[in-house]
Amino acid sequence: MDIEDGSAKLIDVARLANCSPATVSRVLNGNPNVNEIVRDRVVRAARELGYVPNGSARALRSTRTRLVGAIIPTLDHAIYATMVDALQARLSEKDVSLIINTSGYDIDLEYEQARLLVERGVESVVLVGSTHLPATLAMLEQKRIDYVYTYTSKAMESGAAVGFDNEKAGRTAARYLLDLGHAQFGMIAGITQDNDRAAGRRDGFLNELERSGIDRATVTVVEGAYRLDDGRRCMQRLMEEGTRPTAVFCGSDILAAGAIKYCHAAGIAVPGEVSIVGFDNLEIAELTSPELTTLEVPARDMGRIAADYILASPSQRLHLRQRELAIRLIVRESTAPVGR
Amino acid sequence: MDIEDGSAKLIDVARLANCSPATVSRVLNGNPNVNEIVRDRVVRAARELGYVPNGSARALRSTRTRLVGAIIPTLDHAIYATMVDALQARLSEKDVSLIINTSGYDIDLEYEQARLLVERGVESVVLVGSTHLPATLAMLEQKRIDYVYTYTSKAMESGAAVGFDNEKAGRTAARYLLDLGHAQFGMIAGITQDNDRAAGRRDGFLNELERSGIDRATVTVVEGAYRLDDGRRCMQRLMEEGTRPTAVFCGSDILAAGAIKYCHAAGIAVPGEVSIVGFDNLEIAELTSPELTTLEVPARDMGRIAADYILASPSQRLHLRQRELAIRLIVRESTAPVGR
DNA sequence: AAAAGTTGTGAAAACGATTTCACAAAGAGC
DNA sequence: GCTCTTTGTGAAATCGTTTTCACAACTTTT
Repeated sequence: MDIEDGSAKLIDVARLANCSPATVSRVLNGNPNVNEIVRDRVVRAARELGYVPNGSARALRSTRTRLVGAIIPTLDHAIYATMVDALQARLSEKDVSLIINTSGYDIDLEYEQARLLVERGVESVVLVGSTHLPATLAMLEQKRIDYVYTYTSKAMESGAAVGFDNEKAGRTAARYLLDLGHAQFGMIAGITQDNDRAAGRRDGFLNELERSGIDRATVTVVEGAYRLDDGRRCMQRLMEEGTRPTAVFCGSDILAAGAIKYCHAAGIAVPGEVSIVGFDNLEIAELTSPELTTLEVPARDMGRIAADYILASPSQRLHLRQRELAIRLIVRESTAPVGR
Repeated sequence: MDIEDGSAKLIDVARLANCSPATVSRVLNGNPNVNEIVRDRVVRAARELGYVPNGSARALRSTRTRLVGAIIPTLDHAIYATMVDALQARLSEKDVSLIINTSGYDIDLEYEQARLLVERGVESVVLVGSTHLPATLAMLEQKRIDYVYTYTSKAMESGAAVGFDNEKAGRTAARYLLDLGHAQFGMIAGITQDNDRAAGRRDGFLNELERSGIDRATVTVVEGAYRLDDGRRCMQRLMEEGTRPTAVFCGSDILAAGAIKYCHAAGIAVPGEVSIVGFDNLEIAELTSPELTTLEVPARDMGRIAADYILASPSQRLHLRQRELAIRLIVRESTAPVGR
């Protein structure tokens, strides 16, 4: 019976299988140079004892933890939760475990969490965006832990990146609205402090408008947290202050959904009086009325591809260091030609 | 400078601080019996070398990993992502790291993941629901790893539970709809196989109806995965087969949102012709038109309280072993008295 | 002033695996 | 039949901490 008191150790398996600990280790690690008969005895003994290796001992001796860390802003936003879901799923296929930490968009907290991850011996770290404390990256580099940026495709000296170009995405939104004939714009951006993605989208949007002769000063930009009521509040400000925009680009579907709700409550027709474009293409984009036109962020792909990079051998990695994924515009019902 | 090649080890700190490794260890672990002057030298030396302890070695010797595992069905559903977010936030306040695994509602896969977690040396495991392979629980018990059930409050011999009574929640939905005068019911349940929560809600709903004289045979129950289009599809079946229900209870807000979308497309008035009740009170419940009446699941509280249990000392735990949280009915616009 | 605690410290063992090295036995090449 | 690999195995060292034990130097009690 395996009602052992202290859990069985490798040496117990060795004893039962009548061989040395070294041999047991070899069997457990798939070393081919073990006689089949012995191998079988070991496997049987391990099963009988309900043996589970001690990961700490293994990690200590072999210097391989098969542990990966991820530091994301929050899991409360589907765009990150989905990425992590895909990341974890892929990693666990190869028996790599994922430690996850949320920073709440705070890069100082992120540093502390990175430190803890280093202490735990993670072999790679997945980060979101490219805004980080220099100390964070320095620490990772000093400990030879490689890291992957996600949600950004910005080039960098070290580390890998799998994501998309936020600036280009912002330009795409602008281009689309310009092509619909709009000339009066507003934007509800995410909080841009310490957030390169939110800032990139805003800048891309404004740059493209400017390139088409729209005076930057005429486009009001307000910032809100990624919450429904912030979207509502921000939309109210946009519609009540100065000249009303006929097209509004939101840095997130959540903000856009809030904006639509505000319009609904205030009796402003969408897209009749104002067109609204979101960002992310979350499930909620299909639930608003009208359904939301938005830019699709490949969250699941990012997670999977980041995992592939992490699992790749050093030589394979060279090809994978930078991966820009496409952003697709999903046209639904919340946008229309101006003054239709 | 700390451009050390191999990372500094505890013994290097000891050398630099001119003391023994034992003393360094004492300082690092806050042992009070260390002279202040020496303590200071150690702290300074550690900082200078950029010393980060080796968690594996520490764990191996001390038999404490400060690691917790969670196995949840998916992160792609806000109800779980939010719980994990709260769980992680609370754990990390105490420098406890969380390894997360998704099982995709597959209890065999869950077993494999539990095994890996045991190997990693997690000190506690957070599970969802009460349906698990006996082998999974046996393994955890044998290794003296305590576990916490979430999303359920069912009593069990061992382990703790923080959650709510799904059966009672189902009865609450039934009661509410009965009180509105409805007499013809339908239900869109989640997949009930290996899912005690989905089954519990369904059973509670049916039991309460029966108690009020509704023949079980007259209420059609269809099952769908927690996806918008399954909600749509299920609602269609409900409305096209046999006698139409005037009230439908959905096992999840996602299913309910899909159901509402179907009605919208099919020209069925909600709540005019059919009342719809959801479950979870996700953010999307405010986005449907009409807004969704639903039962609020305290996802965030569950995560936080589960963490509190895990962080509690064995003596404190006794009081915390079973915690039933309240389920609130949130009345919005998708329900109305029958034949209003 | 002797006995009985405190404090502060270091030497060495221990945690449970993997890895290196050595070596025997068996098969291959001449 | 004799060397040269190849194959299979075990003894012992090792990974980087924490912990136990011993002990010296002071305090406090009696």
